[in-house]
Amino acid sequence: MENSVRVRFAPSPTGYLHVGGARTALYNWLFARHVKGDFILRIEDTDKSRSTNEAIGEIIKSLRWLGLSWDEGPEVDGKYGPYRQTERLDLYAQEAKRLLENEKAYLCYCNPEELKERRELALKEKRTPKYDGRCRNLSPEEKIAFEKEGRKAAIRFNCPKEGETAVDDLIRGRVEFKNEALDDFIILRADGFPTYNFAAVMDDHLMKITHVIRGEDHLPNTPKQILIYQALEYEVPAFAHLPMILGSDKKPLSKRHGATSIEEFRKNGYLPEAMINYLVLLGWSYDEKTTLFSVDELIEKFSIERVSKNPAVWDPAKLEWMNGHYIRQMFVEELVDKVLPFLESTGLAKGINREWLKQVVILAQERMKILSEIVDWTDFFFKDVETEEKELREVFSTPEALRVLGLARDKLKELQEFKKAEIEKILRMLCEDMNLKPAKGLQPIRVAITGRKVSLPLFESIELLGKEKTLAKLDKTIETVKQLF
RNA sequence: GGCGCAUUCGUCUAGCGGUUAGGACACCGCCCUCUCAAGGCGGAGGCCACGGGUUCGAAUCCCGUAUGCGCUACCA
Repeated sequence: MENSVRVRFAPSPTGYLHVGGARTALYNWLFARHVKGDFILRIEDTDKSRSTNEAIGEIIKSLRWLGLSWDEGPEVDGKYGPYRQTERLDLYAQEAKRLLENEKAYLCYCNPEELKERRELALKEKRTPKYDGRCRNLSPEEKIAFEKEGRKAAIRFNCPKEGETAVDDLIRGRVEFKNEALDDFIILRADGFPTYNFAAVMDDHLMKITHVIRGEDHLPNTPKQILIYQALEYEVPAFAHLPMILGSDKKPLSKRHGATSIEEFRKNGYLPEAMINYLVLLGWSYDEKTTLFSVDELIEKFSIERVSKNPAVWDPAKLEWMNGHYIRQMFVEELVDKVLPFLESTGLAKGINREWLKQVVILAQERMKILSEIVDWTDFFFKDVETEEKELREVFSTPEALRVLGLARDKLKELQEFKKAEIEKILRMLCEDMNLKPAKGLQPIRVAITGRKVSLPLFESIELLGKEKTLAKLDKTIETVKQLF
């Protein structure tokens, strides 16, 4: 298809994929899938000092985990590659040269230190810091003199000094910028590496990108880029600038606000479905009431027109709730698979029986918000959980409590059918005999079995634990409590 | 400092000239119940940032102000 939509996600590989980047990728991906266009992944690694191969690997891993597949890019290829900017250096140099010849750009021999000095001076004198254009009209002699000094030239874009440049943003509408406020910014560094505004324009053009969907932080860059498009006589794509994601203090989201990378969320037991669903709602809505969407529904329903203009505050609680929702919705077999690595990583659940585990997972499923919580819910099956002394004293503050344990031990020992129904029957009867409400009478048993006041359903847990371990735990707790009082 | 963007319950948001300003998370209460969840029902929570206009009528349109954020790099 010749005129079909092509969008891209273009991260710079300086670290893990953050939730903000993930959302940008998601919106691009949904937009592309919705119209059956192409989604391209491009690596913007022109900052040598900050880019790493590890980061590229991490970003790819996170995108794959989220299920955001790309049609062209690293590990996929396509006919507009390479998809890594450091492998496209000659392309940038070639077009920069063309701009030079057309006098749309010029060589600048000022070095970074000098520029920094002048900028700081301007700031100190309350002037607008801006390149003074001193290299704009250098004579050949002056250039030779600079070269003799050993100076390397960068290439600056010769910005129009009057008129204005308008961005027709799909989300924000028309935004106008006065050209006089623009700087003659550098497009090619002295070392031959392009800068962002130049490389992005060239690649978007060469890769036939039709819609540039990116963070709002790029909105002020857009007039500069449009000017480059025009200077190079490229067709200008459509733009859409997404609102920022902030922390609860309205500051840019950072470590202080908790987990921010997709990888962290994966490790902590979040599901990709939940991440996608939560992320999509951070700046987009379908109607006045729907909050839960499957990926297929999103592909069907997503539209740029309904993206919000406002920055959004990251809310971990809502993500957790949503993750719990998707856990509850899962088939048990699948949940067992997902939960197994978390149990194995504790080293407690070696050689675990899958059918048995399935029964346990059924009990835990509606109680888990994140996968890693499986460990706290089920650890008592694998070891004796030490109960805090304070809690022991509280639960066993009356003599009946200890008597309940003794009786429960005796009754359970005699039980032939160690099944939930039988267990429940005799324990309830026990409570009744002692004139205790079940809520009260079962609590000491719960603590003895699970080590906690809050646990999975007791009778099922006892059955799954088995007679031997159950009796052992009861005995142990009886001893502990006796010593305590 | 200059330029730009934004401003509806604590949070995410619906709303696109006339609504009792709707939903979700979180919070509170009740029901269910062996604890905790889940689920069901209900509640509290918004003078729609502020001030001016326009209009019979403004959360919705316009202009200011304030606040927040972004850009202002040989970062992206």
